[in-house]
Amino acid sequence: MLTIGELAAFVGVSTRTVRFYHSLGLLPEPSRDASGYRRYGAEDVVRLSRIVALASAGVPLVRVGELLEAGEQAFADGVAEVDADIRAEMRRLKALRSTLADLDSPDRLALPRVLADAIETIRRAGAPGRYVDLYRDSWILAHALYPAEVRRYLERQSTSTWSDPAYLDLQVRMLLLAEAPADDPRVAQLAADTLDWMAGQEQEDTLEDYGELFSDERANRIMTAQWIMTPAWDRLSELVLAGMQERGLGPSTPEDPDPAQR
Amino acid sequence: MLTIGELAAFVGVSTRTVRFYHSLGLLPEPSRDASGYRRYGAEDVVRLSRIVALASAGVPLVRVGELLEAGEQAFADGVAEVDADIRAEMRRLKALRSTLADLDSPDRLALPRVLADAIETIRRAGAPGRYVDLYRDSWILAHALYPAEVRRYLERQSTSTWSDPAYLDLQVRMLLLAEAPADDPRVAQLAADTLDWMAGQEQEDTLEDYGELFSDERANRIMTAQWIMTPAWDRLSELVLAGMQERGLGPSTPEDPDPAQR
DNA sequence: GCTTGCCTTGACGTAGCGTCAAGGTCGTTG
DNA sequence: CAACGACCTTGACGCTACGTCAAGGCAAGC
Repeated sequence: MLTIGELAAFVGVSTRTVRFYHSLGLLPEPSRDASGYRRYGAEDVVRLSRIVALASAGVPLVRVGELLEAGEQAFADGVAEVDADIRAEMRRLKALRSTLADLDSPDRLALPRVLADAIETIRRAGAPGRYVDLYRDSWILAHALYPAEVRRYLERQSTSTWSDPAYLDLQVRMLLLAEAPADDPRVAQLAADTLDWMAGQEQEDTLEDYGELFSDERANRIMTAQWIMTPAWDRLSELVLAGMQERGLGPSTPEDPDPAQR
Repeated sequence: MLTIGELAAFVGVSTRTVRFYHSLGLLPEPSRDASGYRRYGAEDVVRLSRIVALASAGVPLVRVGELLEAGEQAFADGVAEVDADIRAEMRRLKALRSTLADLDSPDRLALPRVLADAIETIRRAGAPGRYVDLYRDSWILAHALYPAEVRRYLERQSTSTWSDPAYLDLQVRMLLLAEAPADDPRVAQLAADTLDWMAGQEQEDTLEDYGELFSDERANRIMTAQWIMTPAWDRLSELVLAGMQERGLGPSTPEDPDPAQR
């Protein structure tokens, strides 16, 4: 017969744990020897092994008790359920590992992949870091508030826009003009190129989607609270808006049409 | 800017959790709006996402705080460590699944596979269940007390003995004689066959190993406390012992030589 | 005989939140 | 404009599954 320490060591738990299971009624109190020590038999080894296996699978102890008292069929069903939970947990851990791999990158951590990739490209193309950060932050807030909408928006145009080098180049040039004066000749040039790019786009609902997404009053406050307007961008915005109306492009709403300029 | 509920929903935790992280200093208290509500920015989204990822990987929150305050290199090292822990956890879960599969079988749960298989064979061959159970229980106790020794003993002779159909057949016949009278002719026959089988064995250290394993005083008390001697087995034991000395077989110690007869 | 280690019961401590309680506020709806 | 439900605030207590002393008795080896 085994002492509590020998039993505990064999199944890989502490003596405190065994006594705790006694107090819960999970494991019956065994008989005592002359000096009052608990003495365990093979049956206890088996029962404790079962408890420990289930507990280490994360099954709440109350549930473990239920399972051990249940009939053969109910027990088997319960164990099958536990097994399914473990498989789910393994999938969760697998997904978690890929999240951990992105833990040092704020973009990948809080944004859909398409956007994170686009922002990284923009950053690497030489756009000023401080403004790229602000740009990213506004997207993070938008995504946090309207995950479904942002995702839907991105899905519809991921290939046409956010991975289009031409579009990303326009963004970079815009960000580079952050601290330029409003009458910098590059502003006018960028406005013209932006309009050209828009004209080349097949689907004009791109802009409408954007308008729909940010027609919300609160969303606008969020974006503008993060985003800073500079003289050059104000001018750029004016020029693009004017050009669009001239060419009959863009949304019918009076919303600011160019994502690049929020 | 986000309210606490919006923030919590986005990263997939409760508002209570966010406030708890504030109280631990993991996430800085953000500024409040006019009515005293907390308002969160993109930075908070990123930081909370990091905390939640690490916490859901099982990292203690104190350690999470250390990691977030640490330098880039220390952070990367810490995350790598966490990743290794996750891989270890996945291996643990995989092993646990196979344990769960054996949860309904006391033998496989508490005994090395070789023994469990042998006992199952013996049981299926028609040995009386009650005595097979006692037989198994004594092995479980022995294994619980001396896991390393039992394992070593089994490794040395697993192929030669415990998977030898002839040996297992002797065990079955022995168990079938549990309630037979001492002068049952099958007892003498079994003794003779047992001696023949022993003579056919190449390595006689099989028996010596067994003697070594159970030369311990306490071990003997354990085995005999579980195991019940019947008239037929007493007689069988006598016959085999006498035969062995006659043929000069077995261990030199005065130990009971046949595992089947404990 | 003395030390070292295991056993006994009992009580308090811990992590990571969940869950009221008792209010104030926001946004929509009648 | 009043009311309603859904949010926000702080505070405090509860929960699970044990860990960790505390204070003492017993066992086994030198």
